[in-house]
Order: sequence, then structure tokens, then C-alpha cells
Amino acid sequence: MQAGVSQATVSTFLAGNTDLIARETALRIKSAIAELDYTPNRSARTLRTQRSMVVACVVPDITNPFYPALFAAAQATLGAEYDVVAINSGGQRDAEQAVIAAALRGRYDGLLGVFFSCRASDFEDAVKAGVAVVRIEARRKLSGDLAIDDVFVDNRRAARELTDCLLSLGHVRIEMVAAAGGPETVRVDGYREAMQKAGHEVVVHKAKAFTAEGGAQAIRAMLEAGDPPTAILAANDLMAIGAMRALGEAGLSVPGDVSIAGFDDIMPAALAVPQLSTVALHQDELGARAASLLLQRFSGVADGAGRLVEMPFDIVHRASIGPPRQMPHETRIHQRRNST
Amino acid sequence: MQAGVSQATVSTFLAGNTDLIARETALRIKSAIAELDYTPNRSARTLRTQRSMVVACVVPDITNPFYPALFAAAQATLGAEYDVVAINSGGQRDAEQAVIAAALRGRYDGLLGVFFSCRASDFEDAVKAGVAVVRIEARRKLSGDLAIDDVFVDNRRAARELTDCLLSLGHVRIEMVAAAGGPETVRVDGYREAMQKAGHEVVVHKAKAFTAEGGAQAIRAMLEAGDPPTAILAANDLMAIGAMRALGEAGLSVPGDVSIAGFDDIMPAALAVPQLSTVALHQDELGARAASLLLQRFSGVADGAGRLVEMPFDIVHRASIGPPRQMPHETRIHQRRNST
DNA sequence: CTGTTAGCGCTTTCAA
DNA sequence: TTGAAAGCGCTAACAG
Repeated sequence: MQAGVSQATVSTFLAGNTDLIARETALRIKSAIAELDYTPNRSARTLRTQRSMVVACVVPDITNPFYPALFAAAQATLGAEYDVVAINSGGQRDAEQAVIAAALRGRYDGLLGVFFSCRASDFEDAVKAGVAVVRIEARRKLSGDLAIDDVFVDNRRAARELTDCLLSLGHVRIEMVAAAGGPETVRVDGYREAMQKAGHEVVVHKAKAFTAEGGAQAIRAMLEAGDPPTAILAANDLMAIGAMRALGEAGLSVPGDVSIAGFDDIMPAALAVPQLSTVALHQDELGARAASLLLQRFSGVADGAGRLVEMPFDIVHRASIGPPRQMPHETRIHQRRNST
Repeated sequence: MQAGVSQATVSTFLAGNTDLIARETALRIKSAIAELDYTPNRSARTLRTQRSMVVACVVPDITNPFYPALFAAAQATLGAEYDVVAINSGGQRDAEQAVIAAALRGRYDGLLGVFFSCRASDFEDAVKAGVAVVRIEARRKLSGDLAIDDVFVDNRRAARELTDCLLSLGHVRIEMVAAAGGPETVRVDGYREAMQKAGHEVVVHKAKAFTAEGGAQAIRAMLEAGDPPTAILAANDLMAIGAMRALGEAGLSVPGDVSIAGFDDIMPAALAVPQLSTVALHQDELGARAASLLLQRFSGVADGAGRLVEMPFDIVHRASIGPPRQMPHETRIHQRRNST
């Protein structure tokens, strides 16, 4: 080496074990590194250490505005040393499994993301082989004894509170729009709980997909079927926005004729007219927290059983909801009193 | 090896040089691979071949809805063999340079993306070292003799056509809202050309950023300053949506009082009320095309000087634009005739 | 404190 | 048509 020092010593220096190295030698190495603009070769290091320094961020659909924020935050938290690969799973089981298998083969040191189709047991081999896994979930989940960390938001409670919010405005006929294959079950559960507690009828409209078009179609079908409710709760913001559009096309005003609320607080929710009431899940904080759990696993700070981290949500009250038009005056006043 | 064959032979087999291998041996290798579920080790291969099989997709801001579609398409085109790392540059020069430097050191085989701050010369070392580079641009650009491929959409012409579209509706006072540091220059140029050709006054309002809030602020300032124009052209959709909001808050209707058009055709543009007229740049096709150019470089199919690929745009005519209210009746009829 | 040595798992000559 | 051998650049164990 240029510094008149062996490879191994440089390696020790780079590893930060500076106390094992003579002050003078360290200085010589340092200046040689600066002079040569030396950077250790990643693949050689990976081959030797069996650590790829690559993390896969698995999301169902990166074009859904919910996920880029999550991804960006995770990436920022992991820092420049780690490469973060975004994987579009489409929520498909085979795609999710493929990523897990790749990690098992050493391609990824860690897995972070939203796994709609894989269960804890699917991660078993990878986790036992030392792959760090952090899932982002819609509810508290038991990962058995596997070392899988979960970051979750209590979506059921969020849905309950959002429904309560609508109830407290005086709505009685509140109906939900949901598609299958995502975080909808817990959200529907929360809605159902709140409605049943209040003694009102539970009505869930099935949509084809978690998209604006899915929401719009469901609403059109609902309108054809007859008398619309005074409030609609959509399983996510995209569907809510589609629903708003369909109502507008049918000549109904929001929130005058129908109140609408969604879920996720994605950017278009704030840009919609009227602005959409929703539940903020703070995707950036989810991503950052998940990434920091991953880093703790990498550094060995954490190594026991899986951890469970609950993250807060916020009900975002915006212009798309209001009291029902048909409501008797006295009741409205009554409600006001209750809510103050 | 399990197949009673040497490492080297397996490597030859895997490389696809099947004609160099005895039929029987090939079969034995194949079944051994299947049985062992063998996959060659990436880092060993990378170390040996100096190809990382990783591509960096550089975008200014992955949370801007324009980019995820680009990213996803590029990723899909590159296929599962390549890992695609999304890099948020923030449009910052140092971030862009850091990625280039990393590629030069062998971390990335290829670079694909939108480089707001780096010029062709910044890529020189990397390109000469064999890194494949495909840029996505807003105009035809000369990359000198460097082997840099460009995929571009003629944004200037797009802006001109969009302005013409507004002019043909009868607008005379059309003003633009733009921020600095992005693709705004060519878009402003196109607007200016169209206006000057029509003999109308060119007015450009400066916004702070390419965001909805940036657009809203600029419009508020404009309204305070006095009489608003009958049409506004925003440098991108986010700003246009912000502008729509600001106008709404000021009690002006779109398109009744003011027509608005944007640029990019991001998802929220179609979800806005009224739906936003804009220019579709087809980000998915941009990403796919860029990725395929990259693959051609990788495979050696292409190796000469940089290629220039022009991609089409489409004017998307939606409800946010209409004829100016104050327009004399006869003129409107006249316009109708012209446009038929 | 520092250097020597032995691989990590692959591809690539070159020889048989 | 196949195998032996070298080595990509690094780290970890051990010896000095």
C-alpha cells in the first residue's frame, strides 16, 4: 500500500478500531486514503462479510401516493451506506415470496415494507438465516417467536373514531366502501363496531380495487340501487376521491348531500375540492421508524424476539364532511351540546 | 460439485454456452441445480465480473407523483436480475454528483433519471469507465461525443401547443406561473413563443417551488396585485392544483372566471375538481424507453455515441379550461368556426 | 500494534 | 469438451 502499511491494517483502520493502531500509522493511512481517494470495494466486502448493505422496501404499488413517502423516509433513515431497492409486489404472494427468497440468498440484508400476502411463517427461513425483517401493519399482530419487528397503526380504532366523528355530526345512515385484499378488514371492523354500538345499520359496498375508479364504480352502483346514505366512509383516500367524483357527476353535493371521508391522508386528499377528511397515518414516520428498527437489528443493538411498535394516527377533519342536511334542527343542537 | 463436475463447467453452463458442453453433462448439471436449488452468488459474481447488476434511478423527488410511475416502468423493463435503487436527489448538484461518483466506483452499472443540476461533462469519468447513462430530458440536448443516451419530450413545443389551445378558446390574457430550478425554462419559452406570435403580452409569475403551495402563493400574490387574467398556465400540475385552490378561496370559479392548465398529467390532475387540463408526458413510457436503452448498453447492442430519442406528448383537454367569460359573443362564434 | 495467511464464490484463461 | 489454477478486493484469525 501507498502508506507503507498492509492491507489488513487499513482494514482495521477503516473498521474504526483506531485504538489498535499507532497514532502515527493512523495518520499515514488517513492521508494516503485522502490522496488516493480510496473507497473500499463494496462487492469484495460483501463477499467476505456476507452483508450486502442493500435493503428491500416492499410495497404493493409505488404509484399509490401512500408509499413513496414511506420509501423516502426509510431511505433517508438508513443513510447513504445502504442501498434501498423499492419492490412493487402488487400485493401478490409470489412477488412477496420472491423477495424473501432473494434475501435468504444474501441479496438483501433487510426487508422492510407492507406484506399483504405473506404471513410470519413465510419469513421463518430468512429470519433464521439472519435477515432483518420489519413489517408495516394495520393492526397489532403476533409474529410468534420469530425475530420480526412490526410497526403498526391501529386501523380498527382509527376507523371507529372516524365513524364516531361522522356519528357525532348527526349522521345515522353511514355506509362504507371497501375493496378486498388490502388493509380493509380492520377498517371495516372498526366502522362496524362504531355503528353497532350506536345501534345503526351496517352497510358495506364492495369495490373492485383500492383505486379512484374502484370507488367511483361502487358509488355509481350504490346510486342506481336507490336512496344514498348521508355519509360515506371509504377504505382509502383514492376510493374516497373516486366516490366524490361519482357523486358530483350524479348531481349530489359534498358535503351538502353526502359527507365523505377516506383513509391514509395522501397528497391528493388535501388537493381535492372540497378537501377530504381522512385519517393521517403519517407514512413518513412509519418509514423512518421501521428503518430505525432495521438499523438496530443490523447493529446488534436489538436481537431478541420481534418487537411491536404502535404508531399514532390522526383524524383529519376537513371540508368534505358536515352535518346531514335532512336532520331535524333540535337534534343538531343536541349533538352540538354533546360534542362540546 | 454434486453433479461430479467442476465449478468451471457449471459456470460455462450458466453462461449459456451450452454448445461447449456435452449433452449428458448439461443434463446432469441441470438436475443438480434443480435439486440443490442453486443460485449463483451475486457478490462473488460482481467481484469477479465488475458488474454490480444494480441501476440507480435518480429523481428529484420520489414523492412527486410524476416520478413513481417512471421508476416503476424502468424497474419492470430492467427485470428481476437488476436491482433498481431510487435516489432522491432533491435536484441538488452534490446529490447528483454523489450518485455519479458511486457509479464510477462500481456501485451502479447504469444511471437513469432526471438530472436537473449535472451537465454532460459531469458524467465524463463515469461514462468513460463504462457506466451506462440515460437521461430523461425536457428538450433535445447535445451530449457532445459522450456515450450518454437521452430520452426527451419537446416541452417547449408542448407548452406552445397548450398555449395555442388556450388562445383558440379566445383567451388573450394568459399568464404563466413557474418556479426556478426545474424544467420550467423550456416551458416558459414555449408559452412566450406562442404569446408573442399571437401578439399578446407575456406575463410570468414566479413561484417559490414546484409544489401546490408554491402555486397557491403565487396566485394569491397575483390576485392581490390586481385584475387577474382569464387563463393561467402553470409550469406543472402541482402548481396548477394549488392555483385552482387559491382561486377558489378568492371566490373565483374555474373555468368560469379563470381557465387553468398544468403540465405532467399526474394522478391528482385527473382527480381534481374540475379535472385539470394538462400535457401528458407519459412517464411510464419514458421510464420504459430509458430502461431499454440502458439494457442495450449493457448487452453491448449499442455502444457508439449517445443516442437521442424523442417521445411524444399529448395535450389533455379537460374541464378546467373553457372560453373566457368576458368574451364578446361574436368572437366566440368566430373561434368556433376556426376550430372546426 | 502490525503483517501474514487464508479464503468468501465466482469467472476466465489455459492446458489437457 | 472439461478441469486446474489464478485471482477479483476485502476481512478475520492468528502470529509475531
